[in-house]
Amino acid sequence: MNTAPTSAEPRWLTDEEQRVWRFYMHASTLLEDHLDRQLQRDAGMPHIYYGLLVQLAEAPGRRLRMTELAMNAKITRSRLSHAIARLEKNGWVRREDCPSDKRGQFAVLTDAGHEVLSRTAPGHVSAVRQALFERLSPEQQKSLGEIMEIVAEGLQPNEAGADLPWLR
Amino acid sequence: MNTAPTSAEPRWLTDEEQRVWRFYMHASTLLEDHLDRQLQRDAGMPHIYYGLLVQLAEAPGRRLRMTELAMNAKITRSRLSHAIARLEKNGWVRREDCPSDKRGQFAVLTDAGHEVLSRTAPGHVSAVRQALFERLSPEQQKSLGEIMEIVAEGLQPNEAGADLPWLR
DNA sequence: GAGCTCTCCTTGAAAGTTAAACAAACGAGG
DNA sequence: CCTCGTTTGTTTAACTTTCAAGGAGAGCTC
Repeated sequence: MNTAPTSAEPRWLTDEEQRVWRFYMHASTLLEDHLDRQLQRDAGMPHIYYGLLVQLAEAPGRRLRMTELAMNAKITRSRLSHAIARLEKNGWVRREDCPSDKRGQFAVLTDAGHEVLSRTAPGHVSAVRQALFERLSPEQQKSLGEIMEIVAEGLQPNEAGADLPWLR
Repeated sequence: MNTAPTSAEPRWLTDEEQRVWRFYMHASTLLEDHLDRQLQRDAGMPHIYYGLLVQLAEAPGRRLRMTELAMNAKITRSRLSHAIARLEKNGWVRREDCPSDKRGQFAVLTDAGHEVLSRTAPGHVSAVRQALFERLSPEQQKSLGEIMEIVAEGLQPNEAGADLPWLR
């Protein structure tokens, strides 16, 4: 039971589209849960916090301005403030004032933070590998990359009138 | 049955795999945020709550046992308890005792709940369409479906020794 | 340099999620 | 019956995220 794309009618998804959508929702939910659980267990933090540490580790001087980090991680500055506060409490990140702009703050990865990363990264990589790459053919991996690139691009905040989740 | 992730050398991701993984994380984050925002604005609830109503609407008698609903939605029973409590407060769902099992509860979609769904479904479908299907070729859609099916299957709790997120 | 606006980031409260513990009911043996 | 282990669903507290508001510095204009 599904309607053909007639005019002015609320165009539903075709059966096949619905199938794809359900598989997508299903898989992305399971995958995120799986990785969250894995990292909570092995590293003592949720996936997104881990991602913040990774960003910092890769940044020059192991530091980033708050806004830049928020943009990279695709989260609001508010959320980042709370997150960094928690990571600071864990001793994995420290804040530093920006000399050139007194409003600014750097989030800096500490040695302890770096240590946690290098200790837990292999397990995390392995989890990603097992859940995703080991199950897909090279063609499928390539295809997935292309597809997700398109989707991401379409949701970027540079579109006219688009919303700016992480800058509001 | 462990697939021997133990004491494996930290095999990193190739550059290409890393590219794919980043696009995936990036896109799935943006998409989920986008839909959450859309539904919060138009329907007054987060994406997952909307999904619960959809499940109920499709179920025979517009009702499901709590555990079954939790499994369908891939969430824990605990989370479902909280969610249904909220939806009940909104008047969109009501609880009913199960006659055959006194421990059991049904979540039942109310008329108000059904009304919210039919009012907001077109906008949601349109958002999904715009963000995903309109941007992908038929081949890409097909490919995405196959890929996500594989990934989902790999994370299902029927694997020996796998974790059972929604049953723990 | 006074006034205005914008940007950077934080804060506190409300909403949502998680993990662990729990009571009640089932049900398979004994 | 009765005990043991399981299933069902809820609850509590800790934690994370969101939302709305705000302080404080930067920057611009007159």
